[in-house]
Amino acid sequence: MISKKTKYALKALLYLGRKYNQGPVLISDLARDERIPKKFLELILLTLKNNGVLQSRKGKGGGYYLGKPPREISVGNVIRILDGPLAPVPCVSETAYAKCQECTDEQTCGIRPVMKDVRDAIANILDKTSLADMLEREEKAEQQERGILQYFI
Amino acid sequence: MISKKTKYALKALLYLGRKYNQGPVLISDLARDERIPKKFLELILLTLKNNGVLQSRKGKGGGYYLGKPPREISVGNVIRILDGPLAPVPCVSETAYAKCQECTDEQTCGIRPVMKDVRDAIANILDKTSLADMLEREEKAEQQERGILQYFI
DNA sequence: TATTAATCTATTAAATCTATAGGGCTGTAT
DNA sequence: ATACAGCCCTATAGATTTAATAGATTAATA
Repeated sequence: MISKKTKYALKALLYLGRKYNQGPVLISDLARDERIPKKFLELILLTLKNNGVLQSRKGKGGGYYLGKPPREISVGNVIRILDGPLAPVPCVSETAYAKCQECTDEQTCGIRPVMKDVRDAIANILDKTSLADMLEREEKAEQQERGILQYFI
Repeated sequence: MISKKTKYALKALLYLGRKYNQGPVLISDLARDERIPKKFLELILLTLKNNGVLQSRKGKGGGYYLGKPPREISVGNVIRILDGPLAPVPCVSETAYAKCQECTDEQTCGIRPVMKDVRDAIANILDKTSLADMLEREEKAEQQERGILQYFI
């Protein structure tokens, strides 16, 4: 399960993605509109900024905005920044390998190759899906909803 | 990341799988050989038994053993029993659906379809991989290690 | 320089995970 | 009958993670 923190981050990024190239967005506005605890959101946005996903400006007219185009922000990257490695066990992580403490012999472990497959499958999806992809899907779904609504009127 | 509990469970099952059709195994032996805290292991085995994965016999000559052939025990089932649903968000779980609390509109959520893909990819692997598969992989890896050893002698 | 809004440091509250300890009960084999 | 070994319950507790809050500081702008 992904954490609330990461879900908040993704929602915030979608929000900022919708306002891409429209200037900085206030933390307060974002927190209000997406119903995210403001102080908690502060930490999240800061972390994203420190990892190059967001940029910010202080003072009047300041706020947060995407550090790069939505197409270049991958979901995998965001999750890794906030929740850590995607791999179900540390010994198969590509970005943050570590030995499993319970493991005696990594070479002959039967669990490892399965988890490796899982990691690859997850990474394959999340690293290839961008913020832009999610925004497109949202838009399509909204159009469909409006279409259905029209149909009933 | 999967929990220590689940890793212990998988290790225990591999152990019992190696002794399949050789009679019950004592908790104490399993705990010693696989270096799992005994009381903790007790809880794990009991849970697996209550979910039909294991069977047990009391008294002298008793112990735990697989409740069905290794081929019929899937990794996915074991993980679900001990760690809960495989899905990264509750709203895409097939076995334990629940609404995401932060979510306002499931229909237009851009995060959901991505997570649905991830869930399906994970489930596809874990539900199709059995204890037997893991045992085979272990055996092959061990044979290979022995082969390399031979080569050096 | 006053205001604005992000940044930084610290702390708290709650939940979950991991593990340990003890003991009475139940069923099984000898 | 007796010893054995799992069953089941309660309780405890440390560690870690998650979620959230509070207050002081820094930087930018008008």
